[in-house]
Parts: sequence; C-alpha cells; structure tokens
Amino acid sequence: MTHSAKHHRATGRVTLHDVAQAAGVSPITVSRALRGERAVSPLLVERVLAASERLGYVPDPAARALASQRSNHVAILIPKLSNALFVDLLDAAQQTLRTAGFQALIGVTHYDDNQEEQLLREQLLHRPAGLLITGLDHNPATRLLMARSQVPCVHLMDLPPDEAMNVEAFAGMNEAPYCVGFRQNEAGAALTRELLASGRKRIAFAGAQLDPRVMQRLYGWRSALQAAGVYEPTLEWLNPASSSIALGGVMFEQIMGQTPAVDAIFFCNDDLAQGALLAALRLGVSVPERVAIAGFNDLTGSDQMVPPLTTVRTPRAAIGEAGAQMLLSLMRGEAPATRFVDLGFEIVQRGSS
Amino acid sequence: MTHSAKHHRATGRVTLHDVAQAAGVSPITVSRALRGERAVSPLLVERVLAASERLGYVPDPAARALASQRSNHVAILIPKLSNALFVDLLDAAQQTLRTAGFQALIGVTHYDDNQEEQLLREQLLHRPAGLLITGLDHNPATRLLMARSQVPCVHLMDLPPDEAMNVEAFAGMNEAPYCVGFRQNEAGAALTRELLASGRKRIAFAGAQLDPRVMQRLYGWRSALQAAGVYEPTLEWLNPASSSIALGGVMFEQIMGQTPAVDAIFFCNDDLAQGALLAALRLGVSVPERVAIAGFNDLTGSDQMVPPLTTVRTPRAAIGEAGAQMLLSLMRGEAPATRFVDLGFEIVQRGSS
DNA sequence: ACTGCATGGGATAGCGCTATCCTAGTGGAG
DNA sequence: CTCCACTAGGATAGCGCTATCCCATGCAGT
Repeated sequence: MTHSAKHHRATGRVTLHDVAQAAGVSPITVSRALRGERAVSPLLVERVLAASERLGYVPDPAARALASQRSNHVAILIPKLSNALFVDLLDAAQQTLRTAGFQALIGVTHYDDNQEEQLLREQLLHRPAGLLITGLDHNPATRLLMARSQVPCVHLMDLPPDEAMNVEAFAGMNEAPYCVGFRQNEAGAALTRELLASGRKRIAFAGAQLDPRVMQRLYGWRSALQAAGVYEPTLEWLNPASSSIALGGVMFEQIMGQTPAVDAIFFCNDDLAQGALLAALRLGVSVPERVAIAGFNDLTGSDQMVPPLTTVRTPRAAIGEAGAQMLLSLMRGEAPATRFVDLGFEIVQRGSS
Repeated sequence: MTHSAKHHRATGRVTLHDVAQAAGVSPITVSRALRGERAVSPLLVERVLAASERLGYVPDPAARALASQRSNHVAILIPKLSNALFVDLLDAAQQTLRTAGFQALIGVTHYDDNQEEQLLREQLLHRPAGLLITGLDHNPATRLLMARSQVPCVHLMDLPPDEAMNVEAFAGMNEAPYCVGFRQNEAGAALTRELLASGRKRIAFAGAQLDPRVMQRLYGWRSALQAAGVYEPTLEWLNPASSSIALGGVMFEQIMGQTPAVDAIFFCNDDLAQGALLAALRLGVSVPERVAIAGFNDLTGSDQMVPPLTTVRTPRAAIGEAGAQMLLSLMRGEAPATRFVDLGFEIVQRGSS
C-alpha cells in the first residue's frame, strides 16, 4: 500500500485531506482557509477554495463537533407546538439560523420545568453553539446547566420587569441575560386602557395556561383597572388548563353567567377570544353591544371573526428572527450593544370592542 | 506524566475510558455492554452499568457519529409550519423519536422541491439515522439523494394510489417506499358521497395550495360526483395560494357570486371552510340551508364554529407516531410486516351540512 | 550585526467513540 | 486425543476534523 493510498478513505467521503492534496497545501491550512480562522495568504485561500469547489468538499459536522467541542446545532426550547404563537416563533428563528448555517434542535417542554431541564441536558450533549429559550424563569437546575455549559443563550418573548432592570436584580447570576421580546405587562395595561377609554367599566380578565407571560398581562390589566379605580378581584378568571378555542367558549359562558354586570372581557390569548366570540354567536349575546371582547397576539383568523376581534398584535416572528440574529452575533463572540431588545406591540382595534 | 494521567481528558468529560477503568474492563467492552452489541457476560454488564451510573457517564453523540458514521439524529421534512396539520404531525413524530433517544432535525420545505433537496442535502451531512418525509412525490435529485444515502425513510400522509400498489409502479425504484397515511382520494370521495346522500346536487370543490394531497381529494370528489352523474367542471375552484382562513372567505364569496346554483362546498382544508363559515355569517348566507359547507382535517376550532363544521377527521398525530415507530423499527434493521400503513379517516357530520 | 516580535505555514496530537481483526478459552464431534 | 467451530474479551486503528505548539521568515529598533 503506497502512502497516497492511505488517503482513500473507506467512506468515500471527500475530506480535508483530499482538498489539501489537490491544493498542494497542508490540511490545517485548508481548515483555516475555509473557516477564515487566522491569516492565510490570499493566494492560498484562492487555491483552497478552488480545490474545495472542484472536489465538492463539505465539512463533516460530527468531526468538527468532536474536534472543536462545538457543533453547528442551536437548541431551541419552546413550551408547546399547539399554540400558534410558538410555532411562528420557531419558524422564524429556525429559518434565520439555517440561513447562517446552523441546524435547529427543537425541544418542546410542555410547560414542565423538569422536562425543560431534561431536554436541555439532552441537547447540551450535542454541544450546541447556541441556545434559544422561551421565557426568563427556569428552575435552578436548568439555570445552572445553562451557566456551566458556557453556551451563548438568548431568551425569547419575555423581558425582565422594569424594576428588575437594575444590576441588583441579577445579583444571583453572573451576568444579566440576553432577551428579545416585549413588555407583556405594558401590553396588557395598554389594551385595558383602550377598553376603559371606550367607556367600559367592568372589564374582566380571562386567562388560561397561566404561564409567566399570561401573569404579566394579568398584572398589566390589574394595574390599569386599579389606576382607574375600577378593579375588583371578582373580575379575574384564571384557568390553568391549556388555552384553546373550546375553553374560550366555556369561560365566556361561565363569566357571563356568574358576573352579568361585566361589559368587557380581555382574554389572554386570541384562541380563547375567538372561542368566546363563537360562543356569543351561539348564545345570541351581541358583541360588542352587550359585552366587548378583546384578545391577545392577533393570531390567524382573528381579523375574520364576526365581529373582527380587537387584540394586541405581538411581533413573534420578529422576535424569533431578532433573537436568532442576536444569538448569531453572540456565537461570533461579539457583544451586542444591549442585552434587552424590546420589539413592542400594537393595539389592533376591531369590531369586537 | 504517568500513564494514568493520560486519561484525565482536558475537557473534564467522563469518557468511556473512565468507565472502563472504574469497571476494570477495556473501553470496547464498556461500549458493547452499553449498546447491547455482541454478547457480554452478565457479570461484566452489571459492573459496567454500575460504574457508568456511578460516574454519570453519558456517551458523546459527536464521537459516536464520527466513529460509526451514524448519528442519533432523525431528519424530518415537512412543507409548512403555518398549517396546523403538519405541526401536529411533527409534534407527534418528534415526541415519539425523542422517547427512543433520537433527536429530530426539522426542515421546512415551503412546498419547494429545490428547498427540499437542499434541506435534505444539509441534513444528510449529519448522517441521520433515519428520515421522515411528507408525501411521496419528490424530484429526481431528492430521490437519488435518499437512495444513495441508504438512510431508512418513511413517507408520511400519503399512500400510493391503489392502482400503483403493484410491483410495476415502483419499477424505477429499487424497492417500494414505506408509507404511513391514509387514502386522501377515498376520504374526498367519502365526504362527497355523504353530501350527496344528504340531498345536495351541486357540490363545489374549493382547493388551495394544491399539493398532491389536495389533488387526491379533488380526484376523490370528482369521481364521486361522476359516479352520481352530477359532475361539472365549473364546480372546481382551485387556487394555488396558501390555504388560510382569510382565503376561505374570499373563495366563498367568489363561488357564491359566480355559481349561485351551488348547494354545497367541499373545502380541501378546514381553515378555508372556517373562513367560509365566517364569511357566510358576515354576508347573511344561511348555512346549511342555503349552502352546505364541509372541510377537511378537523382542525382546532372546527367543532366550535357556528354552525359546527362537517369535516373529515384525519389521524395526523397517529400518522406522526406510527411513522416514527415504523422508522424506529427500520433503524433497528427490522423489516416491517407491511410497507403501507393505512390509518384511515372518519367523516364527522356536524351542523354545517 | 543582534535582538525582538509579528506573520504565515506546518507537524503533531488528540477529540471520544466504534469497526475490525485477533486471541484465548470453551465444549462437542469424530 | 485431536480438531474445529464458537464464544467472550481485547488490541489496534482509525472516523475527519481542529487546538496547540513549533518553525521559518521578514522587518523594525538599537
């Protein structure tokens, strides 16, 4: 067996070695030229690129991961796929990452802290180059995993509440997290103020799932009502079950049955509100005359409802994209100008209020 | 530096070596014991498992992939995340695979053959252990990639049309594909027959997206109408745009405006049908008196519509799970009893027809 | 001329695992 | 008693890449 025969790998794959031979340089130079690591003379870079192109060389992710202790995977953790919100988030993030050459590893936590921890543990085995995770609150074990793994991480959807923006609030952590989202509480308050401005006095809040973002919206609603002096605990309707169109109908009936004086209902998610509108149709309750209905997120179909649903348009796709972009820059070792990106929200006034 | 110091890896990771030393066996024996490959004496297996447990050993997927040329990834290709159908499929498949220790790599093709090919190419670099792909028709380059990669593959949602079940139809391929799905054309025909049985005579078909599955439903509808002798080409309404609630409304108006004699409309997907029901409410067209509406897939909310939507319940979650299970058995090297798994469908008669 | 040091290239040594071949020990058939 | 499969373990050699150290060169400072 000659020396050159040694380079005919059994797998038939075109390797760095092959490219190096073809370009007349050493393998490490090929590696550096292709990755843009360290300085390589332009002449050699060109020869390497040409050879690589000619042979159809594609780096092996597994070998890279093993040698460098870093893969081209990015772990994405979201709570549920049954909520269109997270699907949009995932879609945008995944798309952005792929364009930059990264593969998304998705994990669905089902709003379960232990599952989240378990998923993170599994995904960290793949030495992901980055991590996108929904929300800011995770159990201590999860936080420890994230910190110890040294994997750059961006939190999506949530921003820390204003009062926590100061340094002390992150005393427990080494450094403040990177977040892309919007202020859920402000959005909740803004929508509530809008309802108040239109003359509604007894505005109920109907929440399901009760994740931290729903609770933030609740706090926003509560503060707006309190500011107007019309807050009452009986206006809070919280149901830990999963948010769905069907549940919206059920909650609507419940609220109308038990609190007839209510003149508006703010549902924490559009699917609930859509279910409420359909239930109203079924029951012959006129919206918005008898009661105004408002939702959150401006999901598909909300503009088509009868009447069209007043809601808050949330920039979930933009959050997915911007979050991915921020992660990409972190993975390049850059320090983003700001740790908190607030993409805002928009009140969409429609016929239901 | 002593010999034993050699085993203190820089990364701090617990390796096969560490477990081997702790168990007093060779690394390869640990590898075999943990994987269940070849026979290892029960005594040693126990010692290895104990040591592995004690040290908290977790195999490195990248090293495994490099050495074995096979990763624990499974590539999943679906057309869109904006259609709840595929999200449900993905959710179930991903869940099932994860339980078996596999990581899903998702790829969204956007119904684009070239994107599909490109995505497959990228995912094959990761040497996935298996592949789940939506549909049966792919461009030749994609088929070639699949064939050459030797990666076990299961096709979801579609089944080959009956007449193609014989061997000749797969003459071009080495072997027939593995499929888990249901007969889209039969479902289309069955729903149409149901509408006919309820006395409807002029049943329009409204299709969007026009992927192969929609076309199959169209053929089913067409054959049922032809069998009843009431087929007319003007009853076909095909729109290549993406299926959505809004589009359903638009198509409804269009159909009612241009073909007043229509007494039923079969929409190829529930989102269209939901949009149509909402449009009917807005326009004051009474359903089902003036016109019956039927959809397909029984998506979320269809049962909550006013009136509730008649539709076809399709077993998409079951398809995702069964497809993943079939793939798992293929990856274990087993030969499933049958290449085609038909999970059927169910007509759901509701108020809209 | 000598030192200092930045620059661009390569040799070497793994990353952590598995495929493959090899060997020593077994037990039954002839 | 020999021979031969057959079993259970191990030694060896990579998989394809990158981290790390090393060396040759060139050029400014004294």
